[in-house]
Amino acid sequence: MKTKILSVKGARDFYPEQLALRRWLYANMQAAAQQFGYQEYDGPFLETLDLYAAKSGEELVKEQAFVFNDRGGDQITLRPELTPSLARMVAARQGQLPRPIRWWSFGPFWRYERPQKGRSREFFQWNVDLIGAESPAVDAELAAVMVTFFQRLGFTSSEVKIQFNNRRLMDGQIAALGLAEQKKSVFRLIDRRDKMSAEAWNKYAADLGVGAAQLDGLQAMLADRELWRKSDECQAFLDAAEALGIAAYLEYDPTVIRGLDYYTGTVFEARDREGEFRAILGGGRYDNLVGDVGGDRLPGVGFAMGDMVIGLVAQKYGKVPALATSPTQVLVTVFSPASQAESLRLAAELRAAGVRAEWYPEAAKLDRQLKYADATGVRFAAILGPDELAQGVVMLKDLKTRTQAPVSRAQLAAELQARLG
RNA sequence: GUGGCUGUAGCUCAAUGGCAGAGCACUUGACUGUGGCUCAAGGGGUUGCGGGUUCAAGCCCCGUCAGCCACCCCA
Repeated sequence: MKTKILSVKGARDFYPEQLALRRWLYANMQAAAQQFGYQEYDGPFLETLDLYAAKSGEELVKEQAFVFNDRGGDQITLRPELTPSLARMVAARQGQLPRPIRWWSFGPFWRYERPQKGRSREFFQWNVDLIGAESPAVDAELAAVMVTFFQRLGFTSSEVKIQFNNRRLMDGQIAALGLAEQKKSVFRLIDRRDKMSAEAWNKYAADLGVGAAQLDGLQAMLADRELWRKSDECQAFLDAAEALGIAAYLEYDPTVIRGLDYYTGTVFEARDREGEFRAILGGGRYDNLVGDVGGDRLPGVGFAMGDMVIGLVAQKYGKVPALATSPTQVLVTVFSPASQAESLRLAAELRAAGVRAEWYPEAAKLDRQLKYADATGVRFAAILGPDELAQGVVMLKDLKTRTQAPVSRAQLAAELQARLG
């Protein structure tokens, strides 16, 4: 029996069709980020475990990171997220980088999880960050970058939403309930509000040491859709969002808390309005992260969008256009072994004139050659047989309109350019 | 890490414990130089892998691997 080498669990093959989708997402991410003046950068795929140790979520590092010892015995991590690398890079050149820093990136990340819908072990992530400015208006700008991206894909505010909350606001509320000591566990508790039954959630709260009165207060708080009014930052954030023209996409949600430990202020997460898919993106403000990796305190805000969920949502909502996988503009057919050289010459002429030309590498039946062009989505075929050669022309066939006409060989490239627009 | 479902042709899936099939795709022809339709013929399988029960296993049992889905966590 043939041995079949399997791919690594949770790693995806990108056939041209899938790569076309990824590149389409990338092009729109690039366009949205650049429209706001963000510069592209990237960090290393390998980092030391120390970088993540105290900064990200505990589970993210301990349970989900790919960690291995290198030959020198150091603990190396395949990056599970980019923000710590960003903070490290900024801290390393803190004195030289002009601020504010507006940077974006798109690349691969790894997390050791059970693959399922919208989640794999190797995935791509778009990161957009602004470092060196503290105003809530800056948080609104990040939301505007998200909205610009959504709009480029064709999503309206009735199809996707950006939910936001504020960690400082929640800190204050939790402290007022006398729960400041258990802040981390209470955040986790809030995060699970929608995922558990009321009884299970109440029991979970009691196990954390939340008293009956405190639990009532917590529930009232989580039901309060107007809670944001108690936060100057939220007010300023919404005012700026209004000015940026993106308010329709925003929705305040007191249960949005985000899992990562380093968030300090605004947090956001985007979802499809029907709530069918997991979060499209997540992010927030992290004012202490640069300081935590050895720099001076420098405020920052950013978000990350994985490639899988947005791909699923875009397909579900019919936003993905027909994406060409073949770059070929014209297929040059080969009639017989004797005329092959002439077909090669014609293809070379077309390429020299700037036309992307492909030839059929054997003198198969024309039927087969056209079927190939059809299957790969090539629009034009240049048919070169004995009749055409005798008359110094090429039969130019448009597979889309199913029409054909002889074109003089000298004018073929120009004719193609004109028809291709 | 926990739980559920599913593994049969390239793809999507049938088959009461009793001869492994269909549709699509592919090849050839109808059509000697023309792709979307039609018709005909044809090729293609250790039923994921290993063991067990049985006269007989794709089907039942055990194990294992893989995929999908949910939980956990998160993009």
